[in-house]
Amino acid sequence: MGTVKNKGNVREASCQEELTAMRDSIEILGGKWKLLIMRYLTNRTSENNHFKKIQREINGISAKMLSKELKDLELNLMVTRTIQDTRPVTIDYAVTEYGKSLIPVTDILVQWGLDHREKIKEDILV
Amino acid sequence: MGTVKNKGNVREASCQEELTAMRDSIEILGGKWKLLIMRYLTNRTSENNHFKKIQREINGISAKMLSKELKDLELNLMVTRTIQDTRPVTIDYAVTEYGKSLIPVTDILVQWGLDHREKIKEDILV
DNA sequence: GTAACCAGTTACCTGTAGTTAACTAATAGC
DNA sequence: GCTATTAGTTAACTACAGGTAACTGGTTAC
Repeated sequence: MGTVKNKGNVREASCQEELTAMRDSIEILGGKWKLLIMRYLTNRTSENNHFKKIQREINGISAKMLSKELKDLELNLMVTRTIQDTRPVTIDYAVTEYGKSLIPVTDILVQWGLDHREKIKEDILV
Repeated sequence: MGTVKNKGNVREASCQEELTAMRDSIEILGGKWKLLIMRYLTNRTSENNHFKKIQREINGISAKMLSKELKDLELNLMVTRTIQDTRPVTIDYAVTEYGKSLIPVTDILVQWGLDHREKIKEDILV
């Protein structure tokens, strides 16, 4: 970006780019709920996922937050919102093709969470 | 866990476990700075990383936040803190062996951030 | 003695993420 | 008419993440 300091070398430059990329990710995916919602929806692609069902199964999320997060995710083209012709009306939320790009992300966070819990157990025993 | 509802099947149960694991990850790694710090330190394992240097190179972080986040990371056994015998005294921060378990996590967040930026560009052009 | 470097700490403040609870509006069943 | 379901919205609040700026305490160099 523009002028480069003399002491800047390739590794430093690429490091800054990496950090910038990660800032982007954190900004878009950060917070308590977005990745949980995305994970839930990708685990349920074969089913109809309507609002109340999602709220019931993602423990602790309020209607307000779910509504807000789903809007954000829709704006970022991660999920689609479709009105179902049922009575009472239900709204189906589904992961988009682009939303599936988050599968590796949530995969690794799930795995890290599981591993971390194991690690804590071991630390206590030893 | 304990009692399992009748309608609960294996997929649903494992989904809840996945979500719990991801909640753990988000709780420990969440926020604006922790993963950035970890990424920075893993990219600089061959060098001495003292406080001011980290603050200079992670753009925008305040001394207060850096201090707090480093403490948290140390408590979670992700980084070590060693006093260097220099004048003036410097404190070296380094990623632990366990802290390296975050490399795949930050790798994928860096990659997703880069890809997302590309995707946005394409969307604008089309 | 004063300016500059290091590694923080402290106090004060703000913005926003997130919570709770009440409410709208539509439909269906009893 | 009453209750229950759906999908949210709105208001009022809280708590904490994070920002800003001044300050400590030690060392070196001029």
